[in-house]
Amino acid sequence: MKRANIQDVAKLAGVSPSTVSRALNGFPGISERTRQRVIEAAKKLNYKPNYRGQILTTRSTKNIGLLITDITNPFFPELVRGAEETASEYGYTILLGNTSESIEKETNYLDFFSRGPVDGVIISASRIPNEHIINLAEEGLPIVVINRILEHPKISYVSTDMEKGGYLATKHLIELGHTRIAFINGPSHSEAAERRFLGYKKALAEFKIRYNSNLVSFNVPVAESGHKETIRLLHTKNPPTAIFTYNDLMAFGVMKAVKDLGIRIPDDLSVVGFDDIFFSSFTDPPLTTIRQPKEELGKKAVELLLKLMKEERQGVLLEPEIIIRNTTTRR
Amino acid sequence: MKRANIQDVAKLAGVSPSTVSRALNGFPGISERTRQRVIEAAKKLNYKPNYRGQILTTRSTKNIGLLITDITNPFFPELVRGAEETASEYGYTILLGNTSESIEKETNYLDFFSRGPVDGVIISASRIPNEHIINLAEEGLPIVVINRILEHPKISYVSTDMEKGGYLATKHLIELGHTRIAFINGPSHSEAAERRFLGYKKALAEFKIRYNSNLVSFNVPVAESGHKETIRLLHTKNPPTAIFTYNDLMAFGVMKAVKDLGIRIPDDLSVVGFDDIFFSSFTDPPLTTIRQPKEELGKKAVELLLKLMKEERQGVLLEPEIIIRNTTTRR
DNA sequence: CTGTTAGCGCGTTCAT
DNA sequence: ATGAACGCGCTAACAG
Repeated sequence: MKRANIQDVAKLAGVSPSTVSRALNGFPGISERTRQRVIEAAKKLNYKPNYRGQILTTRSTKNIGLLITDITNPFFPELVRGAEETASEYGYTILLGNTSESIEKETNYLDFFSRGPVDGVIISASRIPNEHIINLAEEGLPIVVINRILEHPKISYVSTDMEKGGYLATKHLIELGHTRIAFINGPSHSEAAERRFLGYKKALAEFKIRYNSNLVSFNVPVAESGHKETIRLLHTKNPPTAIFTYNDLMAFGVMKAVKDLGIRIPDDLSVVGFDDIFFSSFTDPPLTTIRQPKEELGKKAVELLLKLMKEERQGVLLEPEIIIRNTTTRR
Repeated sequence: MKRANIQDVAKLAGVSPSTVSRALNGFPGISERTRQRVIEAAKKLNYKPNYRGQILTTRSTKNIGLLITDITNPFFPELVRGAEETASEYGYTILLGNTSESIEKETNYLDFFSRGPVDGVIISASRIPNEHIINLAEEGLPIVVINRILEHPKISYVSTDMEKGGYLATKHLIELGHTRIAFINGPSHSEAAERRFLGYKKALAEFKIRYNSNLVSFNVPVAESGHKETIRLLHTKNPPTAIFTYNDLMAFGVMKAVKDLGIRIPDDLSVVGFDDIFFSSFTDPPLTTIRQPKEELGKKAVELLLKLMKEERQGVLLEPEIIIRNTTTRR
């Protein structure tokens, strides 16, 4: 049994295809009687308007492309959910691209998205160069970037205020009496890492603590890096009394290393993470961290994209928040 | 500057649209010279075939719909990644539907998917009734279900062998000398919960331990349930010496409750989870659990779907594996 | 209020 | 080897 199309319904209801379209899409200027007749015929044939024909004429897919680097990175699921729920409220569906940190896949996805399967794109991936994004935007594809501050008349962005996040973490440690504060940072090519670093230095300067480059390193943002770097730091002649990490995963690595070394947290060493992923409240002890409003980032990105489709461009910065748990204490 | 279409390229290259199509899609029966001319013209105009027109004629979207309940449930990201990577290998893109456990959203997504935006659907969501899935399959939509054993000539499935998982966990505890083994199970309406329960009882029977219904409960599968249920269990007159939970999240809840009560794991109480999510190796102590091959489930589902599109139907069961860490010990 | 016509952008005949 | 004509399924514009 073949799927019924608009013509089949038209024939059965004894009207023309356009009348069927009008009836089913709730347009005015049609008698209630024929509308009912059409609806009945449609139901009888189990008719569903074909998406492929529909998007060709209406020029809208009601889809949004969402590009992320890695869904198994616990930062993303909440972001995706925020985006998905908001999109769904407005009748849109999310088309998810997981790029596995591969710049080639990112490019492929973007080219695919630019060929028409979506009405707009949200990018929360770090490798793709701004120029490429700008090119596509100038070709007419609505684009919103997440956690990247990109000032361009055709592009909107929403980002956590990373600098403020770095500042908050460092200031918290300083106020607890720490002065030797290590920063196990993320990749040096990342804008987020750079901005958090700025905040770190700003807090140091504000409290007149001399910046010491030996306490700062740039790393792949995984737990293992936190582990390795902690062991190195704690074996220097003048080890830090506090460690601030680029993300929570790396803080877990720190905590694991410390446990191996028989050092106690927070008594011997204070630790502050970044992101506040779900599991951070379950560690032992629970992790003090800087919360990114992840769900809000996804939600806001969708809203900005919808606005951008109506030519309203905007850039917004979201506030991070320090979540004080039990990995930090007075020196 | 408007986006170029096939006609623009044809005009610039001085040929007809059909020749452009042939040239760009690598068809034979065209002179190398004109092919080059077309390719050049296309490049000059930055031509990309329009997806919306393309799918209408080719009748293939190269998209796969993937329906899951909640991306923030740590079980799903790895599954999604497995699916995404495999799909991408075959030139397909994943269209993700996150249903937030809402049956209405599941239905909406499925109806949407059945209208043509995808070539097939993978369902890893528990609320939707089998009948609805069967209806869509019989209308011609290729469907693969995950973790649901659905025998139907038009539907393929891939599932972890849940019964074996429940059996493995229980047997492990029995062999450590435990006889009062509680099972904090998931929702009673879930097929997965039911099958794990079967395995639990099978192990008990095999070792001639009397089944005690007071030690079994059905719960919403979140950490909080594990917490609450543990407190209840430990306050009974004859408390269990071991607890098996429906998933790792619930095991975390158990561990938290136990810590609050001043009881030690594994010395006073053994705990086994289910899933082996990423964080389970980071808990204190690291969690003993039953591993589901999550990435493999996603990968296999895509492969099955591709086969199903060629009319090859199949059902496959994947082996769970017990991961023994430090929350279980001899009684 | 309703039907006819045209066109979205492509791939695919069928001629030549 | 190439071009003309057609159709995928739908909605929008125009007539009546």
